[in-house]
Amino acid sequence: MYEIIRFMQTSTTEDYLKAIFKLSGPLKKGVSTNSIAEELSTKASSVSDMVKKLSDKSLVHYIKYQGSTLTKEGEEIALRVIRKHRLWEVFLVEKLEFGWDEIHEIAEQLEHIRSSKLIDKLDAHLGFPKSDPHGDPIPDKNGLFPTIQKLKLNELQVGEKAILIGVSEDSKDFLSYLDKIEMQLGSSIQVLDCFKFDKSIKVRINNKTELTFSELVAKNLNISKEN
Amino acid sequence: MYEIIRFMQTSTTEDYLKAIFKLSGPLKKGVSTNSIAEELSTKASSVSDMVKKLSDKSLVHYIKYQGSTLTKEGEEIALRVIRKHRLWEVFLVEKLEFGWDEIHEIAEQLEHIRSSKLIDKLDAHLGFPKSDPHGDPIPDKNGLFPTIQKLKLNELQVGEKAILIGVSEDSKDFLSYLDKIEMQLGSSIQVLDCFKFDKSIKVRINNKTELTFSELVAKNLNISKEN
DNA sequence: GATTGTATTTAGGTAAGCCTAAATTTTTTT
DNA sequence: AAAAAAATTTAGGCTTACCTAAATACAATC
Repeated sequence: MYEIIRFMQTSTTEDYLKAIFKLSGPLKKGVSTNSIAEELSTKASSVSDMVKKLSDKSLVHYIKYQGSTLTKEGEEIALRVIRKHRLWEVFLVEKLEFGWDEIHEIAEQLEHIRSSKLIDKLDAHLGFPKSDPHGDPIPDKNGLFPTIQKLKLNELQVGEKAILIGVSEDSKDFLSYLDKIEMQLGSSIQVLDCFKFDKSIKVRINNKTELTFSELVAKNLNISKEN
Repeated sequence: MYEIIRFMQTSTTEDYLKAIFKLSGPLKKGVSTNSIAEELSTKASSVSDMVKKLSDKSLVHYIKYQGSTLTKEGEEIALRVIRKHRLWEVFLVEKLEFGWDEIHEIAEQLEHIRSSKLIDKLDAHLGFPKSDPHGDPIPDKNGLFPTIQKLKLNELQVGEKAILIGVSEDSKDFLSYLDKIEMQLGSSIQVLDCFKFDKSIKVRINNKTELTFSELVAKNLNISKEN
């Protein structure tokens, strides 16, 4: 019982840890108080308060005027929240047929549901997906990211083949365009040609349709190389 | 925007309204401060505080020393929460294969997720169930309870499906028999066949086990038709 | 009708997280 | 290196929802 209480976090705490994880980036740089405030739509003074408390709980390493980083324990919690968020996003799109643009806000709530059994069962129910509808990788039970290299379509060479795993831009217009050309998550894309003058690329989709993407479109398509 | 904020409730508020709804019973009797405190595992003084605030928000009708009842608006919110709770319970059992005894605590959290679109899509995904795994009816979008007709198992036709909502006989022997065959309140029962010579019936339980009930057993099982 | 016991409310306090305004530290500019 | 600007922290308050202890109202008994 003592253990359970010790590890139980408020959803605000989880939001802070997630924000710091996100802002630290892959190099785990110290995160400024202001940037956390902006990320969470709150004030710097509130963040100052809070990181001090998180520091007392050994979730954040914080030195006055020098920013914050996560401790090992803080990072573990952040990764669990991210895992939950992304699995729920998969659920919302795959099972409840939500659009990619509608899921974030709901997943922000669902990510705080506390039950490791629930999340493992959800994972199984979804077939242990490796990435969410935006193409972002889903950490496993132990907080390890699957080694999916997330690429943009414009980073592929002519001749290479890949699978659509997400989009960076999710405006209505863009999504309905994808819908029209019958591109879904999992669609295969082969690069047939690349036009240097405007960096547009010619592709074949699902081994059927051939068409041309502008650089802007290509940049918004997250793909994973087929192998 | 003003409207949205006006109708948004904290999860504590929702817990109080749900508790008062439950304790009022079908006759909508006034609910004592002490009983609310017990239901919510809190202290009477906290409840006094809170019902006063809920009264200010026109969610509860409260007169000092005379208990609390829900206003129309309060009841609407309570019914929405109950709807969400019960739909999530169905989800947990039907889709994630939780046992009926594990779901309450998780549903207590899920019931506070705010998104009417989510709950309607969940409802559709589950096939618009009329009752939860405990046999309790699920209010529809407008807060109306479906009129579930209570039947005995021996009144079903071959092919029909139902949910166990109670027993007529509750001897130790009978209950431990039910336990042994893994029948609980909320278990689903499908009638596969009926043998005229002794009126025994062959059934499938929880979409898994097949077995045969004598007429005596069937008569003691109260069920509600699934539709 | 006075007394006792129970239910309920009030009074005063706490913790979490937020806020504004003022003070302080760091960084940038001159 | 000093002054100005920006970032950060501190101080003092607010709200929600909880608590304990004390006061009050209601109900039951004699």
